[in-house]
Amino acid sequence: MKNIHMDAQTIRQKFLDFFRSKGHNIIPSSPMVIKDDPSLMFTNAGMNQFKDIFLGTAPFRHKRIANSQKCLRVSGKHNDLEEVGHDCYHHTMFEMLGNWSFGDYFKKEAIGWAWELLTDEFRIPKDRIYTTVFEGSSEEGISMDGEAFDHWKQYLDEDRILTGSKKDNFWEMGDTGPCGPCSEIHVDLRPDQERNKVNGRDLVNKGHPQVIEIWNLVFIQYNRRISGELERLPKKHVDTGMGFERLCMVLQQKTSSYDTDIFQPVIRQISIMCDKKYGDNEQVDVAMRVISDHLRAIAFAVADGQLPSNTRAGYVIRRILRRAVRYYFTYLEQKQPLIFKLVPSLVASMGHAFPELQAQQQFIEKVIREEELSFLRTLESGIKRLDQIIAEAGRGKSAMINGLLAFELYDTYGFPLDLTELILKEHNLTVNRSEFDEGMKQQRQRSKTDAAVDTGDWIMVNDDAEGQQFIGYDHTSADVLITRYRKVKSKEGEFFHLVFDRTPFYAESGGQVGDTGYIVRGNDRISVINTIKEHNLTVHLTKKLPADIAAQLRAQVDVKARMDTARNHSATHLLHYALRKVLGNHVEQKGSLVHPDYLRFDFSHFQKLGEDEIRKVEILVNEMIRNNHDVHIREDSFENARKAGAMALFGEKYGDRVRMVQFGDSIELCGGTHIENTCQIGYFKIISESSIAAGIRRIEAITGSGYERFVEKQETVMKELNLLLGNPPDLIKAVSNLLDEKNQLQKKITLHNQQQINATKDTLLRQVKKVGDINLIYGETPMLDSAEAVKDTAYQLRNQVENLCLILGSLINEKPLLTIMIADNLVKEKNLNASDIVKIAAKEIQGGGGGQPFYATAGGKTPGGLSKAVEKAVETVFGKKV
RNA sequence: GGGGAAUUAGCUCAGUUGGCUAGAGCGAUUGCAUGGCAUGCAAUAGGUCAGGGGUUCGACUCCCCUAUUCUCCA
Repeated sequence: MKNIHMDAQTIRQKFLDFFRSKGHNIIPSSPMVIKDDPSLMFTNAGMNQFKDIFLGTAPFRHKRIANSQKCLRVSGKHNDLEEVGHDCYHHTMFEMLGNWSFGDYFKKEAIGWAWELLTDEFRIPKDRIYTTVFEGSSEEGISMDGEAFDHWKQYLDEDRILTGSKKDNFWEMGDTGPCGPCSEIHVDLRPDQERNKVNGRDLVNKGHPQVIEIWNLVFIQYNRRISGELERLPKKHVDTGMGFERLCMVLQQKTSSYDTDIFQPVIRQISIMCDKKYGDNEQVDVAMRVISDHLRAIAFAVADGQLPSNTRAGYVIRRILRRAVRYYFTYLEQKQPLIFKLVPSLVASMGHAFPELQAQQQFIEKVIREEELSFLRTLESGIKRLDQIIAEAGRGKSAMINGLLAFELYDTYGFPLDLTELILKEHNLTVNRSEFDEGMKQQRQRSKTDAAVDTGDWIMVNDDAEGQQFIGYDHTSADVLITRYRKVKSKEGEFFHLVFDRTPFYAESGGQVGDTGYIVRGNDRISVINTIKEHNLTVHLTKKLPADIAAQLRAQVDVKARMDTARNHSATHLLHYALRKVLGNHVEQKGSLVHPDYLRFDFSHFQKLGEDEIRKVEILVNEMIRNNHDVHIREDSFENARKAGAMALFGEKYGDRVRMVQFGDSIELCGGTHIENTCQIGYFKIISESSIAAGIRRIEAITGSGYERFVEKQETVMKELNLLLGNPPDLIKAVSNLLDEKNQLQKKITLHNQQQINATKDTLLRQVKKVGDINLIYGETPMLDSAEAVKDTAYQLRNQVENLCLILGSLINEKPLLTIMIADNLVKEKNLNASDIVKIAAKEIQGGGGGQPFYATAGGKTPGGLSKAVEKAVETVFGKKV
């Protein structure tokens, strides 16, 4: 097939230009990491950022939109992770080109434009294109999508239009939500010779690597309810997605997306670094593909603010990186961090389309390098543990290792199973897979049952035709109507989610915690425990429902908490500004928590802040507070806000209209609630500075009444200390004197104890009784007051007296203690056992004990029996009274 | 959110069913050997066994709580 060669950059641009010419608005990709949707961690399809529009919980500003969206498919319904690298077209991170219609054009235009773009603009030969339409489903009560079929018929022969089942041609977002039939476009890339042998029609959707789907046109016309039934949507939408990497592969006439100019520069660099050629050895090729793919996923995730961690989204990123490390570790024989060195190459090829990569290049490299190092360490300790297991197996002469051991290695030490198997193979060993799987199954079961959340259907109450309105910037209480509610059961208990027609409650977002407060009608008062945002809806959490669900209620925000939160939020802006002033403009916000009691701010910076830097930041912030800056809040276009110098955050989703919050020179885009003038913050104090990951520092600080409580606490400590020490003129000196004194006394006690021991030893040495060749010492130790001292005495005598048999009765804290020490040679020659003897003698003090053959102790309850116990021990040793 | 593990000398780690009053290697200090160095030999210092409770005659070891870190599942 012949067409003009285009590089990736041009292809992307042509797509966008084409749809712009068809009246579409071109918008930027939304972040890959998702923040306000509990059912999804990453953007896994182009339509994610429009989900709220499809669900009807957000308004739309444009009827036609097109963009290139960065996506990640690594978990949940779409999980391609394990495929990546082994074939030539699966990817974790990929770009999805898409055009959308919101209640505007439908099947006719969507199909017509797709055909025009592919055949006119991109010059894909028409005889290589096949399309599919939904065949219908009796189970759902839907007939075949004849509409789509008829439109296609205008462009291709009927035998090139196939019908497909629910699996391939009915698209659903999740278990519930908007859905509808879809129509796929497939391209046959095989050489003519093969095309003549087998009809391409028979290979569509059959997993053939060169007959591939490149574009899916989804016609959203239904909503799936929890009950499973479909309801027709009042407004129909178009949602299309074309895999950018696959499109490039087609247009550049490659048989693998890894051969396109998207991946080749990186693969060439890996090849140079490892001194191995791409294309010579399948395992090496797989490894290089894995690394070049995963590099993109990780770099983009980090650029969007998602750091590798051990929970949720961060954990997924960590696992992707580890998979890459694991491949170069084994197949490219590299034992040093490598992926971070590829970042410049990635930035060179994608930085212009995604400026967030370029701006944070150094930071991304640092984070990746640290992660690589940490996993290489994990591998090292895992190999150590595995060596032990191999050694034990060698003794057992079994060729199969217990699967639970391999599971332990995986579960506890993070050591991958395939690597375990590979290393074992070198020792002619295998793993019992079914045992391993069993361990895995149990682990899954445990997690699932504990994390189960049961979310009910929304129940609509009052008609919310007006949509929901947030009035919390200006009001802290309002009369509201409940528009919908549902019940949610989880391990923590049963909650209700309430949505109002308008609300003064601020939902958790942008790091600021949700408002608390109550709703009330007459005597019916219900606490609002928290407020969260879900699909653009403000959801109020309560423990019960109002008696009259449809009636008007008074909603009241906890004003004290709201004001304290506002103080901390405004202070966060000042802190951000001050950090950039003091440390430099490389400081980027990486996370933030604004709580009524304190604030937490994470930011990129490569070293610990010095005492002087912290002071400088505090001084700067407090100066701004005292300068009485009024807050200026206004809405403007994103474009204008940037021009005005507002700081926007990477990984944050901004609409066309943004809210600018300004205090003096600090301007940020922010939807949070703020105080009116900086002086309301009162005072700002940093209470801790720490590191949370490579290249990221965390500052915790307090303001206003939080600072009052802090000072109060410090004062109380000082007062009480002074009181305890009798108001000394110099508190520090007083404490240090006290410590010195304590040390001296400690030394004196040690010395005194040693003297007591020596004195005891002297007394006992005078009482040595020769019984045969045994030097018997027995008696009591009135001078010793600790078990430790008795032990010392016994051990010292052991070194001084040969053929020793020592039997001591002591009174420690009014409790009797019996000690027996027997010389090593006597233990052997005379078959004496201190442990046995002490057990017999301890009966006299109603106690028990034991120890080793040469040394044993016993404690008891009756001090009166001590002397009898000593005698009993002597009798036991010699079989008679001595 | 749930499970598993780790925390012992400056560093890397041993430490047996609870008991030989806590060990090794590297590093540090000192001395010796050598013309000097690489180095070798010897000695010494260095420990709240993460912190707090409990069980026991006796806890680095067993149990509970807390902190930090690692790891797996969701």
